This record gives sequence, structure tokens and C-alpha cells, in this order.
Amino acid sequence: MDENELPRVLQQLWGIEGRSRPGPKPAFHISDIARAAIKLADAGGLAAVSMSKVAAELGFTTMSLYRYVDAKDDLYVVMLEHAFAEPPVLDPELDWRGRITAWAEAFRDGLRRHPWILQIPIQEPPLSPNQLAWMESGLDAFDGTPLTPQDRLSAMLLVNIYVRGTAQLTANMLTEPDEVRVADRLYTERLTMLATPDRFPGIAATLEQPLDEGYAGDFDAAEFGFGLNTVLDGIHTRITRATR
Amino acid sequence: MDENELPRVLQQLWGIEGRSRPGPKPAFHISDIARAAIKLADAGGLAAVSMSKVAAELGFTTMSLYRYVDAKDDLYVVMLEHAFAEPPVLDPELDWRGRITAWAEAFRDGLRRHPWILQIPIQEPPLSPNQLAWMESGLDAFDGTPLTPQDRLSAMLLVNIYVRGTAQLTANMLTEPDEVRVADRLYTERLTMLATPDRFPGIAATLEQPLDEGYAGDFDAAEFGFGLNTVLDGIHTRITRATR
DNA sequence: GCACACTGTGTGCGCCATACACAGACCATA
DNA sequence: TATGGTCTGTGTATGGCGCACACAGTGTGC
Repeated sequence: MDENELPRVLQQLWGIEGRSRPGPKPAFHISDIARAAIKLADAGGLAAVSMSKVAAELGFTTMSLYRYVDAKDDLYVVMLEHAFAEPPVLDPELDWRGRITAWAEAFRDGLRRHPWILQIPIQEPPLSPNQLAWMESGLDAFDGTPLTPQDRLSAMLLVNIYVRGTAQLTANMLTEPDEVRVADRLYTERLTMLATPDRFPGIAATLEQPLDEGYAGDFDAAEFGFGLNTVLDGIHTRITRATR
Repeated sequence: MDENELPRVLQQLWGIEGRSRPGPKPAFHISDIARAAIKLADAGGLAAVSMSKVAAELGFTTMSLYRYVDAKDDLYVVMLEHAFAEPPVLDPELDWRGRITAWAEAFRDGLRRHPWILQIPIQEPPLSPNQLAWMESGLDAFDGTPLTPQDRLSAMLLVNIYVRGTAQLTANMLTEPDEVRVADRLYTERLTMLATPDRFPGIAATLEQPLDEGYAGDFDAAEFGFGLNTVLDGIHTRITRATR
């Protein structure tokens, strides 16, 4: 009974094959759809992904996609599942901090490779194989700590949220690195103009500080690691309390 | 020169009035547009907001909106600006932790009141008055700490990201509290079915743990505060290091 | 009082997701 | 081996969307 309730996309992603059926053989597979859609999204953002464009990319008609996918949202699920392939293998030699850091960086790399992921409207919590594998991988990073399963979930989600959030901040500016610089400079200019020291002293103080070279280009690796470490320090405190 | 570059929406939001001009008086104001759009969004989510529906709500034609707003994205900016009015006044008696907690909770309340905010595709960093006021308010929470302006920005962003992220997690499920319960139970069922202990031991362990009553209904205040405290512990560690 | 910038409006375009009916392909069964 | 039913890809059609553009009327600065 439960199996029937599983949406078709999830059934296909988990490889729950229907028994051999009458009718013509399907001409392709959802993974083909995923590949075509990801290609379009990598090139032109999520806006470049439409049912008709994906179908054209595959050489089929728009409506043929609906034989594989119930709705556009399912297309997103399939794209997400294929964009994040296997989670990283975490070095068991490392402590929890090293492991979750590696996990976070791998996640970040994925988001950098496919920035359109951040544009996907999230409707439901993840249930597809690779998504669960990433979850599992993140939870496993806390093996050996005294954290309860619930605590591990919270901690993993915290890191997950942090990575997504920072990626969001940097991905606001468009894709081209040059454009990032320009948009950033323009933003700073405008902010300097609008955030006057009398009404916005805190913001003004931030702007007075000369930007580090490292920071200028992007919310780069150093800054990312710095913020991540703050989060991990918080988790560390929790672990210490749990040990006591 | 710089003023001319400012997008029209921002000019209007900052109250930079153009000199008195020829032609008919405008029939309404962007704040009317904001009110109408927010009303629609509160009732039916961001999907219920279209140029034509907003215009109809106001009793005007679709195209009239474009006399006030250059594009749909600007409409979002206006909605955001009006949905988050004044930031909370932070009690100066409190320490930084109390202040930033109050700020985070106020932010969270705003997101709860207008869940559609999370659906708005963020294209640019904020430059509108209330948005900057919230930024300022968040930065001010760290007054009296040894953190540098840059550190305060990072810390504020960290809290901001946390609140957004957790709100995102809970808002995935739809609006009705009952639906949350149902969706949550359904998710747990499916997860239990798919995340078998052999392949996903970490996830399975999380599921075995009986859910607290408090947790069941929602990612509620207690859980929110718990995660927030973890983040604040991390910031506390940074402050301690800066003091030393 | 006049020129002209500005107002709200009507029409129309191209794109989107997707409902539905259809003709042909193929397997399980007889 | 024949056949029924189910599945395939396709063509057509619908209602919505954001928005470009031309227009007639309005009101201010000169």
C-alpha cells in the first residue's frame, strides 16, 4: 500500500521498476531528462529550463516529457538528484570537525558547479537516494561524538543551512566573475551613499573598514571557512556540554 | 551622477521625490501596490501575486502598474520592504546575546507572518530603507563587544542565515497547521521505508528516537532556540578569542 | 495659452505549464 | 499465433503570464 503512495518520480529514482508491461518501449530514461535539463540550467540558469526546451534538447516533443515526469516540480527533483551525485567519502582518520568540514566543502562545491540549485523552490523534504546519501554522510561525520541522533541531525542541518546560506549570498550576483566584481563595487557605492553614518552607524563602520583583497573578489574560501568555524565552535560547545 | 543610477524603485522607497512635474497626478502610490500584493500573497502564496491580479485588486489595469514599477522583480522589492516594517527596538539593558536573540525572533516572526518572503528569488543584496534598518539593528546588537565591524557583519549574517534556513525548513510544508502534521507524518513514514538501517544507519537511528511531543507539531520555538544558541555559542567563542 | 512630459488604457506578442484525444507499438494471454 | 488492452509519443488547444508599444487625455512650467 505504501509503495503505491510513493510519487512516480521517487519510484523511478529508487529504481523500483514496474513489471514488464505492454505497450511501446520508452524511448529514453529520466536520467536523460536530467542530463538535458542540467545542461540547460548550467548554461542559462534555472530560467532556461522549460519543458519545451528540455524536450527539444532531447529531440522529442514537449508533451513526451510528461510520460516520465508528472509535473515541472518533478523535473526539479530529478535535476537535483543527478546534480548531486555521490556524497564525499569521509576520511575516518579525521575527527568530526575535519569530516563535517570536508562534507561542507563538498556540498559547497556542488552548489558552485550548479548555482541554479539555489533557485529551485523547495517544496518537500528530500527523499531521493542521493539526497538521503548526503544526509547520511553528514550525520556520519559525527560518529564518535556523544551527540544524540537528534543532536546530530540538528548539527548537520546547521551546517547544511550555513552552506546554502552563504552560497545564496554569493550567488546573488550573477555567474561571471567579472560581473561579481562590478556588482559588488556598485553595491558598495550605493550602500555608502544611502547608509549615512548618522542613521546607520553600524553599516557605515563596516564600509569604512578597507576590504581585504581576499574578500573583494568573492565571499571566498577564507571567509567561508571562518564562518563555518564559528558554526563548528558552537557545535563543539554543545559536544563539550554533552560530554560533561 | 550616482543618483541617476539608482533604480526607480529605490528612489521611490527612499522618498527621493522628483520635482513637480507636468502631466496627470498619479492615481496611487507604490505603497498601495505593496499592500495589495501582500494581501494576495498572504492569502495565496507568492504564486497568487501577478501583475494583473495586483492591478485588479487596486481597481486598475495591469499595465498601469508599470508606471510605478519597472518589472515584476521590483514588485518583490516593494513587497519585501513593506512586509518588514521597523526592526525591533533592542533593549540596551540586555547583553549582545539577549539583543541578537530578540532580533532573530523578530525576524522569525516576520517570516512566519509572511511565509511567501522565503519564496522570493533573491537577486540583489538589500538597499531599501527598512532592509538597511534591519541590518543596522542586527549590527548594533553587537555593540559593546570587541568584535570588529567585519566580524559583526559576519555574525549578523550568520544569525540571519540561520533564521532564514530554519524558516525554510518548516515552511516547506504548507501553511495549515494540520497539513504540517500530515505532511510530517507522511514524510516520516516514507523515510522509514526508504532509509533502511543497513544503507542509512544514521538516518535510521534518528528515526528510531521517539519524537518529542514538542517537536512533532512544528520546528517549534524550543528547537529554534536550541539551534540558535548553538550558533550564538560559536559567536561567543569568537568574542572570547577577540577579548584575549 | 501653449508645449510637452506624463498618466492610465487597449491591444497584442511570445512564452509557459499542461489537459486531452489520438494513432501506433508491444506484451500477456488465449 | 492472434488479439485485447495498455502504454507510447504526438498534435492541438487553453488559460495564464510578463511586458512592449501606441494612444488619448491631463496638468504643470514656461
